[in-house]
Amino acid sequence: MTDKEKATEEQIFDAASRIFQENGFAGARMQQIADEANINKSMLHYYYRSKEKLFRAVFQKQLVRFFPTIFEVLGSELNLDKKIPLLIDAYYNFLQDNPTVVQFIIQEMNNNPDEFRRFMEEKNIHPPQNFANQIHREIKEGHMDQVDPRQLLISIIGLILFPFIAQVMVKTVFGLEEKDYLKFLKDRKQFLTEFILNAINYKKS
Amino acid sequence: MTDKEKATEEQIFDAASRIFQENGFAGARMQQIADEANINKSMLHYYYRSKEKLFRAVFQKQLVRFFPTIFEVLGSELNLDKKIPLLIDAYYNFLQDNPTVVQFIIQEMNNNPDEFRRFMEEKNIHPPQNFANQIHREIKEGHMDQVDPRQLLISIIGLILFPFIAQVMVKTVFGLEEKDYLKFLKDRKQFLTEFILNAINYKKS
DNA sequence: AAATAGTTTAACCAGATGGTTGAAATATTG
DNA sequence: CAATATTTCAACCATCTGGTTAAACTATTT
Repeated sequence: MTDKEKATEEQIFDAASRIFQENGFAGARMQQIADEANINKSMLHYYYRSKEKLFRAVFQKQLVRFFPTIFEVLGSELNLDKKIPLLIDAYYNFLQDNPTVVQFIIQEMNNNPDEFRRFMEEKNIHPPQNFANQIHREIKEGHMDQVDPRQLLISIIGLILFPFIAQVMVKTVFGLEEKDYLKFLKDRKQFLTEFILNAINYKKS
Repeated sequence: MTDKEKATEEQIFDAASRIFQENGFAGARMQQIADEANINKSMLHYYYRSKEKLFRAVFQKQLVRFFPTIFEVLGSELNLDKKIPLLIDAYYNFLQDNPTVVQFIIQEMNNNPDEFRRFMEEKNIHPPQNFANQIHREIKEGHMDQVDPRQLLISIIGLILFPFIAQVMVKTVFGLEEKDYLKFLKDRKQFLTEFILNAINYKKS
């Protein structure tokens, strides 16, 4: 009964994803995960030998969902005025469905810098050199001001991610209910493209 | 012996700050804090009745150091082209001395949204309405494009904080050693003002 | 200097936590 | 369908964790 098997293992994995994301590694309890998955605690150890291994499985899966996407779009051949809205769109769609995943990744990335490093090496995920080249090309072609591609990259990603990372701050400081916050995010999609392209003085070719 | 008393209590508080910032609430151990402070574990309970109360003391102190500063500068009467470099400067100075504090605040803010809300109410810290007014004024005066002040605010803060929040990501993706990372931060101070003022098409008055 | 109050410590405790075990239930195979 | 392998479970265990206690030590007051 491979179906049932998969079901159980998946159930555990999904439950673990939720619990780890909510509480981080240290805050999560194995019993809590078992309850969430509606199974006995020893099943966790049967399928994933330890808390750490279960956590790693979850963490890696999220990393895989998170980084390749960003770098794929970033490395594409589109000009910036096309690429940026695409990137924003891709990320907002993903993040609105997984609003806690950024916090989780960043938190655990900082707690396990070495594992993150290993992950990036193993999966052969490189900083998109294409992106830097493209920026230099577009600068030469007179589309935009001279900027350090790394500074630009971090700025773009920061602008996209920050409202998700600081969700509680945004809501609290502006006094937003959930639906107001969602509206804020939706508005931001429009806002960001213009903001970024202006910032580098981008001229359409 | 009030000096010694204060010394012990302070020692505990400082040790707790370090340990909580490194490990978060759930990841921190009372014994670890006691060791870090070079005192017996029961002293922790003598001065601060429980882990939670000790944590709250630390968390609140960091919130007090963090938010009023930002809002003070934001609420000042300077025009944006003066205010933004000032804000960046104030924050970079603070953050470079306390590089883990942002992660800590954001993480625990998300874990205890209610406590954060209570804090903002108790300390009477409001979203700087001045800031919104100022933006609207400067728009009317033709200094800059039409933008939503809230989007702008979140963008500015995000641009400043993100490299600290995602420290490990920045270092790993760009392959930076500590000193390269510090250089990156230093460069960013210069980069950001121009980036932001361009983004809103700011014209000096 | 005796009495009082405040500070520090070692030893201890109950409950929680990650993890184990061995047997029962279920599915797979010959 | 009997033998074998896999899956599930309740009960259990060693360790760790936050927290307590009672006694020793130190400082302050009278």
